[in-house]
Amino acid sequence: MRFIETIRENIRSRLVQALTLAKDKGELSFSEVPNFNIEIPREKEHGDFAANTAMVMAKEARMAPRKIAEIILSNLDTTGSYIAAAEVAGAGFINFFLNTDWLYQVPGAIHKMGAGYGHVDLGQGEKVQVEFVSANPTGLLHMGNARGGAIGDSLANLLKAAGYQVEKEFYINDAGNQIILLGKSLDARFCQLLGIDTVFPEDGYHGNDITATAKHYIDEYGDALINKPAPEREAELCDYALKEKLASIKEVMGLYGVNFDVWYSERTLHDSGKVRAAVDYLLEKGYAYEKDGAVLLKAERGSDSNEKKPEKGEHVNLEDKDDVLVRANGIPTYFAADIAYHRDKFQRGFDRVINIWGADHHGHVARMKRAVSLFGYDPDKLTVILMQLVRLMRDGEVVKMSKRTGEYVTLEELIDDVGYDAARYFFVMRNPDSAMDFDLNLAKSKTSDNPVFYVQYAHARICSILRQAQAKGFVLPDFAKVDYSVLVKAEELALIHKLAELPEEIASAAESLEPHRLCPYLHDLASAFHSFYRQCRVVDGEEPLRNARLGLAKATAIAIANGLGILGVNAPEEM
RNA sequence: GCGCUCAUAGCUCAGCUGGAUAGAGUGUUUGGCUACGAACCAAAAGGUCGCAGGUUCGAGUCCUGCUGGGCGCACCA
Repeated sequence: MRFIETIRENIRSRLVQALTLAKDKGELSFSEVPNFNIEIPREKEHGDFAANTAMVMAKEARMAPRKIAEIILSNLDTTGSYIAAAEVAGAGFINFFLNTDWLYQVPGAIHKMGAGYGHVDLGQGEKVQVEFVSANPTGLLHMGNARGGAIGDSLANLLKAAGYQVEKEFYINDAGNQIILLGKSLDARFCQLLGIDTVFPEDGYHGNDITATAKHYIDEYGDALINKPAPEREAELCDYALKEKLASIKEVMGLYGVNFDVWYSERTLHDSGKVRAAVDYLLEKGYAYEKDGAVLLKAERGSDSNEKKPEKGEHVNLEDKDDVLVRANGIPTYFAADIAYHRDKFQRGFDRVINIWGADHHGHVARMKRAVSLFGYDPDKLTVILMQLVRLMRDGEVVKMSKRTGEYVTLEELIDDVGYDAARYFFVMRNPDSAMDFDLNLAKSKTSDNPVFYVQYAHARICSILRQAQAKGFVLPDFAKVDYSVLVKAEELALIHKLAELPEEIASAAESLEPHRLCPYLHDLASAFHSFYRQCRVVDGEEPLRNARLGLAKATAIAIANGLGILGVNAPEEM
């Protein structure tokens, strides 16, 4: 039930009606009804809604906006609507003031819908895939994964609430050079643990977790593997590590409240021939060509050769460069696998594919979209949300994080330090576009500065109030059927109004793929409740008012729980 | 050098497709618990929205240039 949207559309159609009437009477001249906005003004004195109709048509109508607004108003029929007054204001706005009748349906409706309140049908069952985290199984989960996990999971929840059919996917990078390197690193640790002096690979993974994995293997299978040739040892250890790493990633993601629907292995892309098939397709279509045994994807501008191999660090314009799909040694690149992966996503029937990537991959976006279009899919159906990197701060200094050096704070440690709810809320509340600093000292201090507590506190308070009411022997009525029109104080009406906005907040956040927009809303909602609570006695008082206020409080708890639920944050009954 | 991105209160950040007097939190100052949870409420102070142009009825928001951060430019992933 979109209360506000319904009223907005009602006002819109009445305005259009007024315009047409004015045109028929010859008071206004225009060819087509203009595209105008009806927005909710920031200032209360400007009414509940404001239309810019007169301003946008001033030029064509060759008339002052205020004059046009006057004409529209004189033709406006407000009978049978919630409109109590309408007036011309400012540069030519038409401001609408509603009577409060519409508010009284809201709390009852919320009780009727319960956990479904706030949900809208924007997506109409459209199939969407959200792929996120997709952390390399060569190390532990870090802050970047934490940010991606919070954003991705909330986005998936948000889209579900907005009527989309959503699948959450984790892409397992279990192939390629890094996996070979993982094997070498493991083998070196394995040998070292068995007392054999071994040189650790220069670019190897230095993390303690790699040593731990090697040790686990020895604990489980002994040292027999040492007699096998190195490549065999590396492969065996690598398989073992992948299994262990993946189990650990799943476990920590679970602790973080993120449960993926699909874990998609890069290896299966290669083994099933999908990578080869994608490359062959591009060759057949003439989008790619062979050179010295390698396969290259032609650059967008159509250059068909790469005479000069760019050296590392040399500055090359990406658009002019042909991308390598298969190396001269016959091994496909990450890019080729990723192309095949995205082709596969669309072949699986998703109407829309959303990826959440770290900003360090932004150079990859344009060519991936192009690749999608080469396979005949609409590149606009692929959306890549880039999130800027997380900088970890300790004692005012940046903590360098690197899998290479093995020095980083893990997601698991973070959850231990700051708690599940704070971690989730902290990461999702920020716009992905901006780089964020995560202050470890602040996080570890466990102060209640975190805004998530403010919202949760409101929920816990309401639960407490309801417990109080029952303890005092009041029988709670069916809140869906209570008469809420006894609520007339400003704080009560403001709270109901805020409650009515939830569906719009979900709709607009889903439309722009920005779950973080729910955070300021939830804060405002909690604030409206706290003000109401300060001003109005809830539990005592006379029967009709008491039930209405209890129902209003409970409706607020429902809305908060639904909103927090989308963000993956708990709504505690006590805290 | 080319490209992406960011710049809003002392600090951390919102600001929805351009709308009227730019908002929260935190910090500072000041009031409020012998009534339902003070992890709360009420109020004050705090701004040339990085700089300069442009587009129009109207710009924090769109365009151009500049300054300053972050990131990317491999037969790595």
